[in-house]
Amino acid sequence: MEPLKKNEKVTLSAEDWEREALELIAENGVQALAVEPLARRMGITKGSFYWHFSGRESLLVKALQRWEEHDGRNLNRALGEIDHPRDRLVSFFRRVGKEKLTHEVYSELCAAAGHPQVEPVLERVAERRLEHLSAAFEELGLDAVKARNQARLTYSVYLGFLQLQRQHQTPSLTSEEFDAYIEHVIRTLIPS
Amino acid sequence: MEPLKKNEKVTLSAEDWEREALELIAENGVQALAVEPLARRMGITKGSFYWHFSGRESLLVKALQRWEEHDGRNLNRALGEIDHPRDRLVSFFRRVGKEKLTHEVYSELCAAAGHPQVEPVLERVAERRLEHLSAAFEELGLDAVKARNQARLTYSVYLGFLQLQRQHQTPSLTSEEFDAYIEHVIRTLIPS
DNA sequence: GGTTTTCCATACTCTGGCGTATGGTCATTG
DNA sequence: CAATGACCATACGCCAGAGTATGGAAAACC
Repeated sequence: MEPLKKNEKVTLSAEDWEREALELIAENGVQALAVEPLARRMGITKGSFYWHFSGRESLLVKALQRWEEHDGRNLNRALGEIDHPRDRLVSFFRRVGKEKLTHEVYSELCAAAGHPQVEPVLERVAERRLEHLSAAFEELGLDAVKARNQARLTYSVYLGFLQLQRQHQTPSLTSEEFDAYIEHVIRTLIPS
Repeated sequence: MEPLKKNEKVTLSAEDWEREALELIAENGVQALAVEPLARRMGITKGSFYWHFSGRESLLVKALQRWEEHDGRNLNRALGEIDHPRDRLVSFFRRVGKEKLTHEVYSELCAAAGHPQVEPVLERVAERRLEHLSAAFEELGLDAVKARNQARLTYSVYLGFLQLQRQHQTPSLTSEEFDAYIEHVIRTLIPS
């Protein structure tokens, strides 16, 4: 018996709605997350939605929670496996070309920073990442203040790159130009 | 005779609508630009709006045009007055604390990069600024490829800082921490 | 002085979306 | 077998906004 396709599933769960919500956010942004278009995309009516969720806002909150937990686990696993701080910093940049959905959601969340449910998530995620970066720079010998500044500078480069990507003004992630740029960034920001 | 206050003006011009549109975008983002709320803000009805503009989109286009021309003039004036390329690069960062409305509009335009009318404007503005930065780095002795990479890196730092500002995760523009960070950025990115 | 133009107000239709009330179907439980 | 629960569809009311049609007031023009 063939496995059920999405629109052939007997019933949907709250998790199905949350995952689809994240895909919609990745594609069209937070403001595009609306009950009726999401239901149409799921091939079902909003009656089902309102059975699982009290409203649009509670779906958004749960979807953001799911994304944040996934991102946190990935960060810990990806960087936790690397001993040398320099290698951790280098791999931070190399992650841009991986985990496409995570970055696309993050990019759209950045664009919606003024949204009351989105801002605290962005704050926690950025703070966690800045702490990771700051710790790595301190392990490389920078004092706490310089490490913090270098972490903010490094994270700004990452955010700026996401923004230029949204403006379609970055080289393709698989191109030599992109590789050259990443090498340039690494040489400029990470002490050898 | 006292000068007329805004809401006491005899009649409004298209320029009045365009300026108010930019202020609304700076405060609440591109998606908040809507005819009826803007009319209420102007203390008038949308009947006047539709006399001056064919629709919301034509207002947005005109407002973006006004902003882009203003930004281009400012960039040329501010950087055009400075001979030494290093000073031009330094002043690029110091501009962040000035021209509040220009930066606030730009920040919100960045957030709306997916919007069909906004994206080409962002592309032109970023390209113009990248060329300014690239030229300055070449004057400082970098070859064309390195200068371009360093320009992109430098501009990413600026965009990243705007994003962290929107997330309320930057120090105040008047604080010593901000000054220290700017000094750190200058030391790291601009050859002495 | 009458006509035209400029500017704006009012009332209306339409749309997309939020959320609720109600009822139907099928699976589960006792 | 009947009752209950899970899940969903349908119909409805409401809201905010886009845009249009129409008319009024005042200034400008001949």
